[in-house]
Amino acid sequence: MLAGAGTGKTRVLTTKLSKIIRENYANPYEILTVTFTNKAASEMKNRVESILRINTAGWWIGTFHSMGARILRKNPEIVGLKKQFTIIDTDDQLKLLKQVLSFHNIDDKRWPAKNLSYVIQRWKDKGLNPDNIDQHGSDFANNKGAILYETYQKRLKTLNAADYGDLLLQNLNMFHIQPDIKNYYKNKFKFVLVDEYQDTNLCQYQWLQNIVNKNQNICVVGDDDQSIYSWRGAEVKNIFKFEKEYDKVKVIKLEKNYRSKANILNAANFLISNNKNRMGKDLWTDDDAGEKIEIINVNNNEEEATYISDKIEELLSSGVLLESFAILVRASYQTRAFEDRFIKIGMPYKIIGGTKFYERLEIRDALAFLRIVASDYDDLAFERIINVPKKGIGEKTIRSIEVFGREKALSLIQATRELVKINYFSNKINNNLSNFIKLIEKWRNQKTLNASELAETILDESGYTEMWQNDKSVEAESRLDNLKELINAISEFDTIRSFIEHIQLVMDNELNNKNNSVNILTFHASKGLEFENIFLPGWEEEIFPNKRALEERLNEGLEEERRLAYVGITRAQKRVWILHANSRIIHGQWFYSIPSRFLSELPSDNIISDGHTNTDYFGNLNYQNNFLENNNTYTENKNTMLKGDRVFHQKFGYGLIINIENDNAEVKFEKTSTKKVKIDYLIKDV
DNA sequence: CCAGCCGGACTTTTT
DNA sequence: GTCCGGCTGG
Repeated sequence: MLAGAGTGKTRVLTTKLSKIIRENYANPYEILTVTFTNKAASEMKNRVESILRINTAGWWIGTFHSMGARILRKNPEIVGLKKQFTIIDTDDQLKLLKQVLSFHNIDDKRWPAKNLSYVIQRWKDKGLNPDNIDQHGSDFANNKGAILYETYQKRLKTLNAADYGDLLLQNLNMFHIQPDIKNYYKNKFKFVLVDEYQDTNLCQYQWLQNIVNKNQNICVVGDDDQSIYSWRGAEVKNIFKFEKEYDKVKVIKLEKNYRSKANILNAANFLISNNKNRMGKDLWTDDDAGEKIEIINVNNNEEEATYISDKIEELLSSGVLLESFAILVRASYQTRAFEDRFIKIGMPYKIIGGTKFYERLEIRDALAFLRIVASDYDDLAFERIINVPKKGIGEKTIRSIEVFGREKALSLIQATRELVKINYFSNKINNNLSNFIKLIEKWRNQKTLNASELAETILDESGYTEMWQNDKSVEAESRLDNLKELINAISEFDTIRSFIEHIQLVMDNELNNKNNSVNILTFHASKGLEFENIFLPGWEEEIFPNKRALEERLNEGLEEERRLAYVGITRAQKRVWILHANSRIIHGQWFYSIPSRFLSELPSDNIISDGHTNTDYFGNLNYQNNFLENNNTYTENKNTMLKGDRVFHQKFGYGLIINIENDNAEVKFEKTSTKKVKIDYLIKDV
């Protein structure tokens, strides 16, 4: 099903699912429904529950990852994991990779762990194991990528852990090693339903291939124009491949939009038609034209925030609700200016998808305590909290535990136990370690407390709660609140173990539900959501389209940025304001900006501008061709600029370059004074 | 061992 | 503007 924005695809999926059950084509346990986010999955469940009026607990509705985890948990030994394996998050993954790098004597300054994690994740996205990587394809640290990947996987195995990518990749391995298991699921699932199909990566594609039965009852819903996740391995071509992969494929296009006013929809259609690489689809609506999209030019990012808050206040007084507003930004650092402004004027707001609850320092610490109680093998958790609160156990002590552990093939906590027995360390350290081990033992063996009481006890007896109580900093109080919130969350579970398993997959911040506030979110986070009124600030070259996206993938990058613009505009039901500033502070530095090329791609019939926006730049001087289409990079463009050149700048007009340093040129403009501007914004006058 | 200081990096982000 | 990692001196 090719379903455009706002055409009701979730509704189609849930209705189909309900129909299958209601008309007895299959029972609930014979249907697999996969989504990408927990949010989408729970939305799906809620809707089905309200249609059928039955509880969906235990059904196979969930994210790719949670379904993968569920399958993997049944037979982890096939891929070398024990039951109760832990799922590690990005932070732990990074720590592990750093260890791997230092093990192979690779300088992590030159070859950062972060880059390696990216490389490995892309391999996993493609369904590749270490032995599938050809030596020359492992373009990391002089072709050491494959060997590093292999070490990393071995480490994961000894830690009895899987990263997110493994949840699916190990399923593929499992299916390969024991086809019986694959066939079990093939027979089990009579229907497979997939949401947001354009976001699937190769691994997920193959996973589906393995699971779909001979009747090929698979229904996928997607929109190529909303594919915005290529940077994490999504491949739109999976849509095209689908038609070849399965026989008797029926393609259904949903093109009637039920969300947006005609002006908004037309603008979005027009903009996206600039993309060459698309299947082509034209959304229509029988709704009225509505207001035109307003293009607003402001001086700087502070004025941008002020303009938006003023506009919101103005509309509030005419009865529009706070939660009907959303501000969509390209990058998360842009949210700051709005937060500052909203705090200043006391306007309630919420950031959707900001720092996640479970990523906070105090929560990760607390979880490490719980993890070490739940597992004797969780070295990462052990390392994290062995010296929290501070008890004089540093680098050196941990290293010697590690060395001993490696020799005897023991986990850190097991090694510590042995070393404490023989009084290996100084008295002070020995006592501290031994006390900690005894505490863990005590927590593990207790029989009377329920999960949340136990968690509370652990945090108290370990001294962790006290540590924050004694902390006089501003954050300490909110950290304590968060810890209480965590205990509260645990009370819904029977055991610490089941809680840990749950949160490893659901890292969402469910606490951020407050209504009656303005929504601030990134374009990416906005997918699947809708709002009456939408502000789109920061439509300036380099911010949007994002500079690095273009540098990395040239035209493909540009098209994905354009799809982001499309997603952003189509979130709106009634009104859209697009803003661009002449200059702004980014990372503490002032930059002059020129309007985004996307502004010049909006149809003039559907927009209204304050007259200060000059997008001629792109039309007249063919700016895009200048540094994109002939495979010219920014760097090459820079080289063509020399001292003494006569140049044109979109904002300041003509001038002469009097000095060049790095990315900036000092230009004596004819109409104004001498200014420093970015070379990328200059066009040579020829 | 640890607190405090400084220098560099910083797109998007789900699981 | 802010966070994180590395270095240094007590």
